[in-house]
Amino acid sequence: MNIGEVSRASGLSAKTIRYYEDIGLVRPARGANGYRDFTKQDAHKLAFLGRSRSLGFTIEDCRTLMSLYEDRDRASADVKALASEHLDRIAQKIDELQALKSTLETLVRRCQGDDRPDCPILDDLAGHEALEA
Amino acid sequence: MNIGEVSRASGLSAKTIRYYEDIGLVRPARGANGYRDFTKQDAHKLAFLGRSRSLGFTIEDCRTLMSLYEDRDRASADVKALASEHLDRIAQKIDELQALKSTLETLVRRCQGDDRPDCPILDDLAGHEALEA
DNA sequence: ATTGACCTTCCAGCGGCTAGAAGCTGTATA
DNA sequence: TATACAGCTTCTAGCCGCTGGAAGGTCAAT
Repeated sequence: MNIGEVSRASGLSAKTIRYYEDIGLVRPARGANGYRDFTKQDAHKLAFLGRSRSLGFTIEDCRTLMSLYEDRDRASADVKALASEHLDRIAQKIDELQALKSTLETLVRRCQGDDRPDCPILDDLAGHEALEA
Repeated sequence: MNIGEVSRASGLSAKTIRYYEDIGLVRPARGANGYRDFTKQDAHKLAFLGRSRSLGFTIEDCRTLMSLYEDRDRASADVKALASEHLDRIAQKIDELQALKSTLETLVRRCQGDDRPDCPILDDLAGHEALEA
């Protein structure tokens, strides 16, 4: 299986797959012509990585998840802990963004948005804070 | 005003302030000893930048906001448009993260998290999807 | 004279790719 | 057989917004 095929199969770009080889996430064999030759296991691994990344796990998380996945004797608690930590980080990020959002909403709401220069948004950024309701 | 003082005043690290000079966001004068010499305007500018960044605006957004701030004839509509676009991006990011969050919550909930190897999280990542309720 | 805090510049690295150059290989068609 | 063109290879460099560290100059106090 060439890189193009496994790229289509996994949804990852060829560039990304080469990068994953570079950092040791996958180790495809090589054909006589120097081309990478991926097995079905490789393709499966890459799909696993793609799904893990799309859930927002870092590459290092993915490395751990992969090794847990390949360890027949793993404890599911390890996986759950990793996923829970990740979940906490996401929840925290959401909170931060929501705080940002409401600040910005207030600012945007208070700005006339016309052709005159008065602008509460800039006033706030400049530190002339007057930010209630 | 040396960089340390303006750093304390603005809440930005000295490294960050030097970086901002590098990319042309601020242009402090220099003393005879080669030290940067910041005016109050510079300090104010840096505080403006710090607040803009803390609201999640990109450096390029900040550059635009700064120039709008310094333009006495600006239209507040320009500022509002920039802030609104930024708001939309944040809202979209929140939506994405919330989707992630609920997927992860489902997975984590379904995982026993004990010392046995059965793990719905890994099953899902591996593509054995069975993700309802 | 020496300490120690502060300042300078420069180079490298973070994460996770992505873009592009330069060149080889494989296949289909004229 | 020539040629076109897709697809593969490696390599370097860039994205964002800093941050860390090295090597060294400066300043104030002891």
